[in-house]
Amino acid sequence: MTATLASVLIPMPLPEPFDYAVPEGVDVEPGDHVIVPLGKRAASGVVWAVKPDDGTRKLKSIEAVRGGPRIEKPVRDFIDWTARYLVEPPGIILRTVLRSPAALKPSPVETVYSATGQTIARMTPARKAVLEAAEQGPASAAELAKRAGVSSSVVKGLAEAGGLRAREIEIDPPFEEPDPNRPGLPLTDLQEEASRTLRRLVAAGGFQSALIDGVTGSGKTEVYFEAIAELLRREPDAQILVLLPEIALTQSVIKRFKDRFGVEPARWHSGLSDKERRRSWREAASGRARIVAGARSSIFLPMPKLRMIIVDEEHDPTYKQDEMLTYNARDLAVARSKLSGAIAILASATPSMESLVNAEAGRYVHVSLPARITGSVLPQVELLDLRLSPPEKGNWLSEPLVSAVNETLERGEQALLYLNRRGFAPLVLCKACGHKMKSPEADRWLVEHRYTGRLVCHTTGFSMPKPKLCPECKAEDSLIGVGPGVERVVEEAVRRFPDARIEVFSSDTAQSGEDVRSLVERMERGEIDILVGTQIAAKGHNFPHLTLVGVVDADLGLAGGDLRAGERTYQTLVQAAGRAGRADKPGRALLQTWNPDHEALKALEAGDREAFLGAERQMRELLKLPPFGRLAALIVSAPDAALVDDACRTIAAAAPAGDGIEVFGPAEPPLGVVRGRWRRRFLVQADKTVDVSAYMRAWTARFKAPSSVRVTVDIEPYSFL
DNA sequence: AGCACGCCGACT
DNA sequence: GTCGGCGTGCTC
Repeated sequence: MTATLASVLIPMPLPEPFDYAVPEGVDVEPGDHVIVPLGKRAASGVVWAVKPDDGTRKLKSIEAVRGGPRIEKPVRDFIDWTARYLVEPPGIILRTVLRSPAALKPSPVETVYSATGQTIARMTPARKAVLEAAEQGPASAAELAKRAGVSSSVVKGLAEAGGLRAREIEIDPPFEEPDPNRPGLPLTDLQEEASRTLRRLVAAGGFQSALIDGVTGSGKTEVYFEAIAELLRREPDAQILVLLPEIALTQSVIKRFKDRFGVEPARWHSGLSDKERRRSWREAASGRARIVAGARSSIFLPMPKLRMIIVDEEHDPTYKQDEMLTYNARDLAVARSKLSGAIAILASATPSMESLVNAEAGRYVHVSLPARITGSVLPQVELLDLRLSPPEKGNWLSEPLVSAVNETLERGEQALLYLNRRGFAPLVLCKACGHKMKSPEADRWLVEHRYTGRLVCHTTGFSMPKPKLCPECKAEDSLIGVGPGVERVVEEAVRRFPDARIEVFSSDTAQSGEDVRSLVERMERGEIDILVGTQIAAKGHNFPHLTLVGVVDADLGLAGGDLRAGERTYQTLVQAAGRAGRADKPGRALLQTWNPDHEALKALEAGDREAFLGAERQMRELLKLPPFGRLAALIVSAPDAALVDDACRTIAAAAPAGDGIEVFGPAEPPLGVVRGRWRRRFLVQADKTVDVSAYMRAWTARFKAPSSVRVTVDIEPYSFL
């Protein structure tokens, strides 16, 4: 009898799986959930490997094997790969995979009663009523009693007398099976051609990546629905993961799934209740849920039969998570597809440079969808030169924009005023002495928020009531807000369009995912005439009555140091403009600008994506930026400035030399102080062929920071200046 | 992540 | 004289 040991990965920041003896008579396989002793306590973990025990080390034994869906090989491989890629201990990745309250406990049950049809010796009116109520279907004792208008003791008594049968059912029922053969919406020739390409990929089987590059409204969703349908026809127990930006997980998107497949998909996002979360996780992990639609964190759901991952709006910056664990769900999706032998489909109207270059190089199958469906054309984009028609003093909407909004309202259609700036005014200064109100802990202006009457630092979160006196010259009531934020645009809109129903969207007014979803749904139902908003504009919603988009300040973001700013501005404006005129109504997008000669704006007006991309590409190539080079950041933070600077000296000295690798920094990042912690950032810029994760692992292994100093690695950071 | 060990301040 | 602060290190 050869003894065996099991390597067990524990969902904690330990450097590697720990080895345990497998007790005789116990049978474990990789992927099983086990309880193991760890120090003085017991910990739950997952068997990572089983191998012969040569007995050279005295090992503790596995305490118990517990239930729960086995973590299959492709998922374990994904955890290992992700840990190496993100430079994190594998246990941290396992922890995010397992994160669901009560994920591993058996599903709770409920007792329901149904009629047996037996004749009951003592039939009373109350018992008769209960039996009649039971004809409507099995229900809990409380529910039956309520239907019959009696107390639940009657139900219990009747069950004992043999008139009702008790049965335990799982409270978390499986999701219904989607039907791939329901007719979808009729496809245009272009959609048909695109979906044929994807169906061929499905038929070929195995890992493949594709980029659906289609203008807003071109019907990308219907095209990937056909790919899902084809997969389910060929492989009825395959699982499909659809990643959507959190904000897009609205009822209308879910309804499109329901229309096509007859059932709603399982859902996964931050707004789920504990019960919904438990159900979705279990059904996904057990392999029963066929289609899961989720936000970025759903890339970590341990779906055992995953055959396809779709990343809708793949360019969306919200796929990049920066808290807790730093990752880009889009990049992980492609890696995971490869490890699962699945198909990765990225879709966007404004694909990222990374994806476009991958498509060009033949690594992704490039599926183009140039035209809009339902005959509506792309909105006409016009630049409003503010030098020619400046808004009146104290106003931010120019005359041409105001008349366009009025015309839209007269037709009973909706308008969107887009300004990506929270608050009332981005700067508060003293009109007596010129003093600018600044954040005490960062070199940032304080933003006036009129709804709360406070001045807020958007970087550190510092806030104070708006003072009556200027702190510099003590002049009274001299502090005035300068420049527009959404709150000020709302104020102006209310004044200019007194009869319109106006709503504001920003992260200050819509705090939760639920708030956002409800706002989007009211917009869809036409209960809002003018939406004044920040981000919501640039996401893939289908607002059929929205025909005018006014971009209050198209110059925002063109300036500034972020090297991705150009791309992001272009994407945002294309997406915002693309909101206008779906369905059968033509749309208009008006962009207010002081720089109508700027390249990105000219490209937008001309509808010339190639011109914009060409310039952007050249810049990235020249500077060896992604995807023509690789980036990584090392972020060091500590509770005080001296401590960070001290640690940075040690860390800088530990940086290994490497061919094709340059290390810059430490520099103070844009968010220099966050929640009382001082931050510094190193930037690593490497040739495309360099394994930056390996470099970062080597670097972080070469120094030991004190416990008060936190060091995190960000692979392919999004903002890095 | 937990949990223990360990070495310096204010207390029944 | 002890109780307890949380910095450091370890867990197969």
